[in-house]
Amino acid sequence: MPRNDDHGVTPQGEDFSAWYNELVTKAQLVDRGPARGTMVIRPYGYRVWELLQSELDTRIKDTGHDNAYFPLLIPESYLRREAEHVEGFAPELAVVTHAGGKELEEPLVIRPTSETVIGEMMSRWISSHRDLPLLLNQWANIVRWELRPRMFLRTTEFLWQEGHTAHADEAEALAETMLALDLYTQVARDVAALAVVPGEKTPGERFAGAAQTFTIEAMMRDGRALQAGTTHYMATNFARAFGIQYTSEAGQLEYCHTTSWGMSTRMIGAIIMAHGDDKGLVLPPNLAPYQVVVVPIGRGEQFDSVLAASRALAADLKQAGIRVHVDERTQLSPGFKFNDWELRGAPIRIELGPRDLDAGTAVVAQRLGMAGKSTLAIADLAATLPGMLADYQDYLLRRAATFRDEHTAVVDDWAEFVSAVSTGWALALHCGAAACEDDIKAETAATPRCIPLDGPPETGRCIRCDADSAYGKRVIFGRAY
RNA sequence: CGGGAUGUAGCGCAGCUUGGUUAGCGCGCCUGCUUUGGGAGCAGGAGGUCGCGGGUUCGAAUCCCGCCAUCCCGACCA
Repeated sequence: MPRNDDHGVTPQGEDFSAWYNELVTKAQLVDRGPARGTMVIRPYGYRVWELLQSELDTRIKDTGHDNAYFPLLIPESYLRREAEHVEGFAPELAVVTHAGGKELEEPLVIRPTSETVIGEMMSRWISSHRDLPLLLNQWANIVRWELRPRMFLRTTEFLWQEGHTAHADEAEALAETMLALDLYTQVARDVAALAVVPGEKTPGERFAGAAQTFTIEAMMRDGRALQAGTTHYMATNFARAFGIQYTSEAGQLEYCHTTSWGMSTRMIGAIIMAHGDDKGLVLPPNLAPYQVVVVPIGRGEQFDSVLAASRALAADLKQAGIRVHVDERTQLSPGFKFNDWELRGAPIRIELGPRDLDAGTAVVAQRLGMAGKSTLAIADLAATLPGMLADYQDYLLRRAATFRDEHTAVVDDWAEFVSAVSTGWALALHCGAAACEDDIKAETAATPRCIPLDGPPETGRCIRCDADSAYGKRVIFGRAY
C-alpha cells in the first residue's frame, strides 16, 4: 500500500514491491496509462531510455547492423507458420479484427515480436550467398497481453530493439548470437553498471521457436533475478517457415540460419531494482538524465547572485561534457530539493549558497559511496567532476558485483539450495529434465536462470533428483521477475 | 484464470455498520506576505456527476441487485 505521507517511499525491506511501485511514479519516470497494463514514460524516464538506446544503437551499428522499420500489424496467418512460435505467443496476442468500419477478412495481430514479418521480407531479399549475412535491427514498440503487468518489467506495450540476422551456416549464425550477447553484456556492465551473468537458457526457458537462447541475468536488491536481454539462434526453423533460402557458391539451394535478439525498456526496471535504495533511485552516471544537479541557496538579492553563479557553473560543466541541471524552483526549500534529487537518483548534487560564493567554493554531495559532503573550489569543478562521475560509475558496478556474489551460493544439497534461492541465487548441478525443473519451481519458486558461459566444467548428481548432471557445469537457479 | 482487496478532489484517505441540512481531512495546487545550508510558516482561495447502471425510500456516498475498472499475491512472459 502506498504511504499516505507524501515524502519518500516504503523501505525496501518492508515491501520491495511497494517500494518499486511508489518509486517509479514518485521519481517521475512513468505514470499509469489509461488502458490496462500500459505505461506513460515521462520525460525523466524517457531520457534514461534515450541514453541507453543511444549507447546500444552505436554498438549495433559499429558491428555492421543496419536499422530498418517493419510494420506494427502482421497478418495472423504469419504467426502460424512456425509451430512453436505461434504456440508460445498465441495466448498473449492482441488482434485487430475490425478496421475501416468493417470486419477484416484476415485478422491482423499487433506484433508481439517481428520474426515473422522480417522472415517474410528476408525471403524476398535473399537469393544468393552474396546477399549474406543480412544484418538488421529495428527499434519498435510491441504488444504482449501479459497476465500480470508491472511498470517497465512487463507492460502491455513496451519499447525495445530487435536484431534479426540471416547467415549462410550455423557457425556464422551462432557467432552472431554470441556477438549480440556480448553487446548486451557490455552495455549492461559499462553503461547500466549491472553485474550481469551471460549464459545459456535451459531448453525449458528457450524462446518460442529458437534452437538455443542466451541471456544476461542481473540480480535485483531483493535477491531475485531479472533477464535483461536475450539472444536466440533459430537454426533453420524460421528460414523453413518463411522460405529464406539462398543459392550457395556450389549452386545448391540452402536454408539460411537466422538469429534474433532483443533488449527492452525492462532494462530500466533492472537499473531501478539493482541500484536503488530506501532514499529512492540510484542512477548510474552514464544513464542519468542529470549527472549533476545544482541547488542554489539564498534569499532576496543574495539568491539572485547565487543563481547567476549557478548558471555560470552549469555552463562550465556543460562545456566539460556533463549533463547538468540547475534546480531553479523558488518555492521549494533547499532541504526539499536535496531529498527530491536523492529520490530521483541524481549522481552528484552541488549546493551553492552565499557562504560558498564568498569562499569561492561549493558543497558537493554524491548520491552514494561518499561519506558526508565535501567542499571544493568552484573553479576546479569542471576539471574534477568528470573523474568523480567515472569513479562513481565504477563504484556502482563493483557494488552490484559484490552484492551478487554475496547473495550467490554454490550448493550441493537440497536444504542449502532452498535456503540460497530464498535470498539470492544458487549455483547447482542439475539433470536437465524439464519435469525436474518444474518440480523445483513448484517447491521453491526458483527456475534455472542460465548456464553461465564461464562456469568451470563440473559433473555430478542433480541437486533435486540425484540423476546424472547435464550441461557439464553448474546452473544458476533463482526466483525471477 | 485462481486467491485477496479497492473504487469518494491531482495524490493519499475518513465518512458507509445505524440512510437525513452545505460530503470532510492531510498533502498538492492558486493568491498574498514572511521564509530558504536537510522535506518552511501564516492568512485567504479554487477544486467533487461519491466507478457505471438499476432498485428500495419522502430522502442514498451510505441499504439491495447487476455491471465495469483497477491494484496486490500466484500460474504465463522481455
